[in-house]
Amino acid sequence: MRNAEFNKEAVLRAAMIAFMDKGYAKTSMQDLKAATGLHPGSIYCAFENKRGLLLAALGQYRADRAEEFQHFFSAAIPTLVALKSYLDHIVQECLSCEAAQACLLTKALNELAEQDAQVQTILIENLSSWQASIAEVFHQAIVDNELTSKRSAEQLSRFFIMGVYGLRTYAQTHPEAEIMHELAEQLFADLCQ
Amino acid sequence: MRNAEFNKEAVLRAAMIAFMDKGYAKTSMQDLKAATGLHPGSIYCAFENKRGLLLAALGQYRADRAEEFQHFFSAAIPTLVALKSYLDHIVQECLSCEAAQACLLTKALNELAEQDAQVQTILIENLSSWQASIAEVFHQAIVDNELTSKRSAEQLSRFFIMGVYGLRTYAQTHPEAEIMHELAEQLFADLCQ
DNA sequence: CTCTTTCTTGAATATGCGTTCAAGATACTC
DNA sequence: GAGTATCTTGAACGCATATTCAAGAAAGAG
Repeated sequence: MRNAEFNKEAVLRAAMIAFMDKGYAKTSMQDLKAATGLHPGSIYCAFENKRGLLLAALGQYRADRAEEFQHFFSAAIPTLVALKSYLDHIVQECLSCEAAQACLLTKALNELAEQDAQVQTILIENLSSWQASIAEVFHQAIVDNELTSKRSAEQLSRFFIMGVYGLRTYAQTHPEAEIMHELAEQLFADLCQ
Repeated sequence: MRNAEFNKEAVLRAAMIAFMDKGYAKTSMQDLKAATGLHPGSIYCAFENKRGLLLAALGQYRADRAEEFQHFFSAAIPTLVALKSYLDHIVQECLSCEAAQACLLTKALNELAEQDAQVQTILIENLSSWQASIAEVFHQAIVDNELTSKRSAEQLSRFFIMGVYGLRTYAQTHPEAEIMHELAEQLFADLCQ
């Protein structure tokens, strides 16, 4: 017997960053070897192939994002305050210069969804579960009388997510802190009526 | 002497669609040959290489989009009415099943901007000029007293464009007419106060 | 009609890619 | 400590790709 030497989570996070940096197609096995420290053979043994590594990385990404979400909404603070700091956090992420500035889900959605039905299914499932979590947040805000809107929690969650998608793309053309924060504040204001 | 046989505009539009369909990296020269009807040699003679064809296609895309824009805003109708029908047109485009449902600019932005500085510059220039056109529209609406907002025309134009980016991405996960139209109407309502 | 210039063709080239596999290394079991 | 099962290694393979180029085709000039 012999156990695997590498740390699976660390490898998947490194792969995530590599895929976000160059996109799936342009990330070669050499890039992945350099990023993860794993030789091609090990990658094929552990994940079957390059696409398998992407799928595993998507799973890790989902888990990491879910944990991040919990961190913002588990504290005992007003729901809308938590939502605003969550949005600000996303803006900060867009403005950072790291490769992780992108969202792996939307990046993969743009590059692969139309060509790979399984990837598309996974991405839609992930993004839908994110939307459901955001809808719960709005529902809580309504129940707590923090928010009185003509729009339902579901409508608000859709608009919020559309806004975040828009912010992410906008940051790629004008990554200026002032403009990005202004957009985020307009979005938040419109959501809170 | 001998003139070229192919129609340059038609070739560039075919290339545009091919690139939108599969993305830049996954579109092979064989795909481009099939799409444009031009043999590899001709493509290299006319556009230098695959990247040159993309750059030329981006130029054609810009021209086509500018013409489309003129079509919506040159008629003698209230500015906000024109803007709403322009937005509805974009939603329709997102919902269509054709390969042209995507926006070549945002698709290239996602795939190439981080890796190719020249492409990035061209894309930012194109998208900025689009934003400037939208800002003019809002300025006109304000001047004509169609719209009274605390926000400037520039702020409104940025929010509008962020919204369109968001709609485009959202359509890739939930391409349902009802939801898309609802989002567009929420966006438009928020812009008009 | 003929010559010349230019465009078109598609097979050939070289490169880089994802993938495989057999040899070597390592850690656990008894 | 020997044996064994599993993991790791990296060179080798076949394939697909972007690009080139020399031969052939076509259109205009005189």
